[in-house]
Amino acid sequence: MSNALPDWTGDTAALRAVQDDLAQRVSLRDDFAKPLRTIAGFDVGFEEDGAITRAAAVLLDADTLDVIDQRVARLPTRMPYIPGFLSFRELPALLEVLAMLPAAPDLAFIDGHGIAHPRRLGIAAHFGVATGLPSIGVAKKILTGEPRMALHEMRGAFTPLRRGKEQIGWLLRSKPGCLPLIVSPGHRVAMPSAPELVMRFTGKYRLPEPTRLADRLASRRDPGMRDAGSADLFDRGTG
DNA sequence: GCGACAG
DNA sequence: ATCTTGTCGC
Repeated sequence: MSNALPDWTGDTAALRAVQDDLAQRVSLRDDFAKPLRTIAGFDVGFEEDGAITRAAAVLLDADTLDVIDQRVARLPTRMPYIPGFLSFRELPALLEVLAMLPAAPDLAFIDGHGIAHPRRLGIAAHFGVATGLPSIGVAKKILTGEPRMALHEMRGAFTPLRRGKEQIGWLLRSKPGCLPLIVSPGHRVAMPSAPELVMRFTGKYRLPEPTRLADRLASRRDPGMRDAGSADLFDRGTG
C-alpha cells in the first residue's frame, strides 16, 4: 500500500490521493476484543507557538477505568493545519506516543473525526488503518455533513450525521446542557457501535474518560487538583 | 465566485 | 490548536 504519511511538499492533491486509497482499507465491522480489556484516549496539543506537536495517550482498564499508564510525545511540527488534512499534521506524534505505551489498547478513542470526513479518512480512521487498531473518532465540531434531526436534550440521545443520503457518523448528547459530540467509527468498529462505546465510557463530563484524560495531558495545563478523587470522576449519579 | 472549514 | 479573567447558567 502507499505510504500512509508522505512528506509535506505543499501538495494537497497528493495527500488527497493517499486518503482515497487508505479510506478503502477502513473496516466498518465490529472487530475488537470482547470483552474489552483496555482502552486508550489520544489527543494532540501544541507548544512553542505551534513549532512543537505534543501527543498524549492514556491507557485505561476498560472495567475499572483505572489509569494503567499515560505518556506524552513531542515532535517538531511538520506541516500547517489544513481543514481535511489534519491527520497528516498530527498522526506522526500519535504514532510516537502509541509506541511509548506498555501495550496497545483493545480500542482507541481519538480526538477528531473517524469517517465523518470529506473523503472518509479523518484522523481516527487514518490512525486505525495505519496501526491496525480498532478506533473511534470523538470530535467537538462538525467538519462535514448535516444532522438528520434536532437532538433531544436527554443524556445519551443521538441522531445520524449524514452527507446526502449516507450516514457518516452521529451527533451524541453525552451530557445534558452541553453541545453534542460528533462520533464516528474510525476502524474495525461498526456505525451502530460507535455511540454505544462512547457512552459506555462517559461519566459526569461531556467527553468520554479516555479522551478527557488525554485532553488534559495534551493541553499544557496542569492536572486539575481541585476535583474529587478518581473514584467519582466516573460517577453517573444515583437517579 | 461565495461560504464552510476537525485540531 | 492557542492567547486568557471573569462571568453566566444549571
